[in-house]
Amino acid sequence: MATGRTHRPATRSRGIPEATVARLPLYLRALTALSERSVPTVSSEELAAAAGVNSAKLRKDFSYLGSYGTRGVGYDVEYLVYQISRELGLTQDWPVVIVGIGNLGAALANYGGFASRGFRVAALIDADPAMAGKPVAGIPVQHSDDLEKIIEDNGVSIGVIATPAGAAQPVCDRLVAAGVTSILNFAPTVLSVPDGVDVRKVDLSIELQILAFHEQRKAGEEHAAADGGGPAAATRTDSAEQGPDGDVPAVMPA
Amino acid sequence: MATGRTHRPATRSRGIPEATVARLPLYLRALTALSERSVPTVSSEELAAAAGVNSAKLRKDFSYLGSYGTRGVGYDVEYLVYQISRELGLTQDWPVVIVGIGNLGAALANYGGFASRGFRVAALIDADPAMAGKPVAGIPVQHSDDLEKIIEDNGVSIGVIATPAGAAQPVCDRLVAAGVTSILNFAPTVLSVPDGVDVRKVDLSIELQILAFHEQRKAGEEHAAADGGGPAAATRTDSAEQGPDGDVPAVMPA
DNA sequence: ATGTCTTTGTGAACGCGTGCACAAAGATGG
DNA sequence: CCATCTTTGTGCACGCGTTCACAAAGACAT
Repeated sequence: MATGRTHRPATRSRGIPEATVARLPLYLRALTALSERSVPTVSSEELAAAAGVNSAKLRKDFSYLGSYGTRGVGYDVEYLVYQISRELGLTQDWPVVIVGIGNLGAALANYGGFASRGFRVAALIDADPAMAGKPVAGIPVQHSDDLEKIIEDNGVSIGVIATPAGAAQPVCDRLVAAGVTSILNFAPTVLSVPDGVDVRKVDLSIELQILAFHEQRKAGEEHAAADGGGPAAATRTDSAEQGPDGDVPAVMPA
Repeated sequence: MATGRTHRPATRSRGIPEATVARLPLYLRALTALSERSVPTVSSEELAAAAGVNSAKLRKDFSYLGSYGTRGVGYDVEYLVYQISRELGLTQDWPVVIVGIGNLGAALANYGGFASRGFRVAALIDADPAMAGKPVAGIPVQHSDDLEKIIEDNGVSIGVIATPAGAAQPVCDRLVAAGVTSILNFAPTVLSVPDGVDVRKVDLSIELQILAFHEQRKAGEEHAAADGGGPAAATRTDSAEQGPDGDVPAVMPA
């Protein structure tokens, strides 16, 4: 789900379907776990189970990258980790700036998943002068007056917006003007950007509303068909088959 | 966008496509803004622009809810706000618990978008005894020993998991056993749940990796076709057409 | 009451993504 | 060297979602 998903309609990036790209990080995470346990090879069936997807889907996804498997054996874990990392562009360093150091911005700054994947928090930026200089997650917050200079000096191309909704578009405009071409937006607003700039949106409020919809539906069915076992029965299913993808979710005031 | 996306394959909830459900909150937000400006009616074209979607798609989405528009005029803003709210189940109160009060959990607890949409933080739960009793966002943190009792006493059906990856599955199991049937998961793990339980995943790490992929592709094309205007040119596009869906995104250590 | 103009609601075509099912490839054992 | 068994890679069909394009519906003016 998330809100994000479905990038530029009908435009495969280098032949790799968007849906596949969105799953590669999932595979990578599962593979990394296997790698840490020193597992040498893995079958599509096993890896698919670990990632929570269909094995045929996984094989087709990998087929877009090339033929990295060995029939009768499976996939070489280390090799696959490298190939996917390379494909995702994680073998290089990506400096990232976070704009808006409120509760969420601070949480993101402290987020451990950055460094482990080639992402580096180059700077924290906030509009509040009182925040300037104060260290968050070991990094001193800088004032937004210097936004352009910070972007340029650090060669930042990925920006994270964690400001209130009202400030998001102006901040976005400044980021783009300064050279940022990818934006992860946590503010509950639709951002307008020029062609060539990618935006992904994370909106908690939307995710909760989608859950509420299904929750209400369940409650309704319970009354209608007052039989056939309660909701907390049945066999285990993999949750990864559910949450969209994508789509795309968030974490700021609505 | 994002990661989520695509719930229970091929199962329309009451005839409303999942993709439509995922957009309803988007429309609702745009409509709420119009309502606050006392705009009486809005055309599909205008509303679509505000929500960042295609107008035909919006009309088709609304057609699943019923015929709430007036030809030649448009849609009544207030009426539509009510209909969508009702459809999403936002006219009732949804008590929510947040488990794992780290940086992210605290950010979520302080999140303003809850109350405004019928969501109420019923409790904050953490495994650290040192956290117990300490107030976060005005709500005292409770120890996870009491998780089951808290769920039952408050009639909670929606749980938010903001724990480290390792604790997510056990916490999930306990939530489900206690009666929770919808889970918003911020931990970077694939959760296994019984049938009838909905899980949506928000994974920041995945979102960033998807951005990195496109960023790398842009950089590659720049070298290949060293012409045709830089990346920061062209006309403005609406970003909502991009971020998945769906897909589904996150905010915890990988 | 009639005509014009705006905007909805939807039929139909298209494209992407998914999953089945199987042939080809290679490992492994005798 | 051959047979067998495992697992990949993919052709194919199906279904959902998107978009176009237009007829029907209603407002509004005359």
